[in-house]
Amino acid sequence: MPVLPGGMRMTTQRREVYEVVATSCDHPCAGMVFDRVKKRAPSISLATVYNVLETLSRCGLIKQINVDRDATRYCPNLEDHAHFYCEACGEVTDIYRKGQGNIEKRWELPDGARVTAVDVALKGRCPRCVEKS
Amino acid sequence: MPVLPGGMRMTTQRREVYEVVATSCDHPCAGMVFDRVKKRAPSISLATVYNVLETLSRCGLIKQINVDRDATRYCPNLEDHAHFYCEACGEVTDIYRKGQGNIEKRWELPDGARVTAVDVALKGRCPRCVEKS
DNA sequence: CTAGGTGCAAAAGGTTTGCGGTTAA
DNA sequence: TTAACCGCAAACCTTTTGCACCTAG
Repeated sequence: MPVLPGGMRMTTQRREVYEVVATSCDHPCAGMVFDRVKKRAPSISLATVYNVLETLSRCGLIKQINVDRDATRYCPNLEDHAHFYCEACGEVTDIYRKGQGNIEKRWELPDGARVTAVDVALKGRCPRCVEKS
Repeated sequence: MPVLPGGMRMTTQRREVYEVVATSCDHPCAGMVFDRVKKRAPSISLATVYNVLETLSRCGLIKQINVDRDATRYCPNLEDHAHFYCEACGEVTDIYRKGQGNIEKRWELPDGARVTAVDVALKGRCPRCVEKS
């Protein structure tokens, strides 16, 4: 696990939560992380999982993904990317940009605005769900 | 107010809620819509406001805006656009793309995926809040 | 007349918080 | 040693739902 900013303690709970998110390829939500961590650290509480996920996000070790009103999901991929969300099965896939250039340069922003983050989510049906229908 | 799909009734509540969203330039959330509608139709309930906002969204008369976990906000602008969200004051501004072309064509999608919607949100500080700091 | 809509209150679902006890450094 | 952290339960906030009453068409 990467290092935490100075002053912040490394704890079993933080290590285990990070480990679960880092090794999950399905962008789990807090409840799913809780279920998985419990197998290795049965005494952990859901509140702690929420707190740790928030902490890890603020430290930049993981990212939060919000799609509509669904439960927040967590992503260990720190590269610049976006997400494709299947509205049929709920699967979230990391997607990358073709070509280069700042996304925010392609939008007419209010004069003087400062951009600090860009959230892009494409929604639709994943190949499996397209197949089924 | 535009027409509702066949079979759907026009009611005072639906008309008033639509009117409020259509004439609001600040992308109000359900609670704000409720407060504003109450001035003209004091007996309306918050649950009805939620139900009507959902109905109008499903009919394509308004759009829902979700930024992180904040309360859903509503937008009467049906043109193809995105939103700029000021993390300091919470203001949401409609923004438009420079140039043309499908956004989804610029991403490496899973093979066979079908895209039905694209959500883009830029976050940062609006000109007023940049000025202050 | 009657299917669909509304108002109310209660519940759901996700997330945060207060507090007393625990632990990493 | 002690400030930071954890577990628990309770609170919070937004949104949804069940049900009796109402009303547009």
